[in-house]
Amino acid sequence: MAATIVYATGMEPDEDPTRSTALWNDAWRGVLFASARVLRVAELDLIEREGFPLTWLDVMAQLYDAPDNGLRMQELEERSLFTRSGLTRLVDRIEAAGLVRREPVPGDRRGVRVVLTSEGRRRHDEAFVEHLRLIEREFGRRLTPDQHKAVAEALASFWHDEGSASTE
Amino acid sequence: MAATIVYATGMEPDEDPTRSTALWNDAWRGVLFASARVLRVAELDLIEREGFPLTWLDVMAQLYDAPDNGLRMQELEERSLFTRSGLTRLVDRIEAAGLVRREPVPGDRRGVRVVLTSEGRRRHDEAFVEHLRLIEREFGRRLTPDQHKAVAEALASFWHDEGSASTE
DNA sequence: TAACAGTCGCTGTCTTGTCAACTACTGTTA
DNA sequence: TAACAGTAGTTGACAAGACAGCGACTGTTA
Repeated sequence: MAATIVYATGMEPDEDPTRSTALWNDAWRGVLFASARVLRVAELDLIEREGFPLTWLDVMAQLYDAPDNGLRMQELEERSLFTRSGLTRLVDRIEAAGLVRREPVPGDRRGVRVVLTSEGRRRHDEAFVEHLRLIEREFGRRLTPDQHKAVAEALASFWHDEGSASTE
Repeated sequence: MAATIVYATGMEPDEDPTRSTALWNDAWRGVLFASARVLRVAELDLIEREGFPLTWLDVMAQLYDAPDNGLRMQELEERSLFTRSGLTRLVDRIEAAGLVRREPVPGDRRGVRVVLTSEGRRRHDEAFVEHLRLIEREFGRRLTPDQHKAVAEALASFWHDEGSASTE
């Protein structure tokens, strides 16, 4: 969450013809800005309200959705955009805050199972509800039902077919 | 570029009714995934091809678009999502690579003007063309013209009205 | 023209994440 | 059952930003 605006300068459409005036330009710019803007607000809101960043909520939500509220590090890695070592550190912090706990995996002494504590579940519920409310306010309300439908359909392929994006 | 999936778990629509089954859910998920996916690919591609990250291209593109290819630190800050100190360091690195140069501002000895070097302009042009090509391949081609139009219209407000997002 | 609040950019220090290398364990092969 | 390639997770060293506070300069006020 830092830069990556590039095309999204303050320029008006067709201002500089050597710049991307392409068909997709405005759509891409919209996607870029919408996600950056909403995420930035969501991050600030969560930190202010709960005292932890979106990355924590992300991990906790993954655990919440998992059977018995637990996952192995490896599974957590697959479900997130973190590297293994990044996750180790992230889980360290959440664990230090008491929202998550590491347990041995029965039958595989190499493994670690990360489990949501009861306090973790409580904080998750609280945070998640508020978070959804915020996304609704910052994103949901700004589009009409028809627009939601159109955007959802147009962009569905980005989360449906896992690997197809970077073919070639 | 790390986490923030949360709702975007591998769950099917309506799988868990306590989870956001709201109207905006799929649209937001699409926006989130599209930007994360495309940006990740773009970052890797740029580093492999040019040896520098998107943040550099971002700064260089801002300078490219500016009069005489130069901007003050302050102006650069306004046009990006960086903090002042973050920019100082970022410009340090780009300058060390010879793509950008710091100059005094005539008439204000506090100020610094950051200018694209000729090498910087050359690398920018090269990188930018390839970057656009990539965005087209990873994003542009995956939508029909009608879909581009619909997405662009639905999300236009996120980059049009600067401050209105978090009015609450 | 002296005082002083405001602006400009940089620096010290901390946080967060990555990469590469490491230890511990597993399961297959001989 | 010894050897050994593969897997799980952690650790050390480093990169990149954020924040708070600094020194240098500006421009207005008295």
